[in-house]
Amino acid sequence: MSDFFTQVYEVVKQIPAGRVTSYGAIAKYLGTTGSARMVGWAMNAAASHPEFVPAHRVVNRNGLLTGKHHFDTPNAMKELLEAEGFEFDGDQILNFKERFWDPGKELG
DNA sequence: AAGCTGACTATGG
DNA sequence: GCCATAGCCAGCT
Repeated sequence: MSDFFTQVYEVVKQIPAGRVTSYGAIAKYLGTTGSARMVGWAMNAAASHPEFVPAHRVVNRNGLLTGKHHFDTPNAMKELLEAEGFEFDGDQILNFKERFWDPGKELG
């Protein structure tokens, strides 16, 4: 397991409930700007991570639940977010801009 | 071993 | 504002 995955998990675990961030934001925070795909891949690997990683709080830059199909059920991601107070238009998070949590800004 | 794939994003037409 | 292209790079076939 590379440090990259671990770092991604550490950041994701810092995301407060009711907030979301994007793959790109995490990638940028870790200094791997442009490798947003790797963050997504890390989320895929997060399923086998011993600790809980709120992967549902990580969406694409548009606030769209592109990763929903990687959860147990296609609806799991949306339900988890709705439980945290999010509202949706289909798979699109409403008020995404207000809900956005930037690790580079929040963590320094 | 070589090529394809993908939970992304930025850019240009 | 939508579609096509191009970087990105680790894992899988």
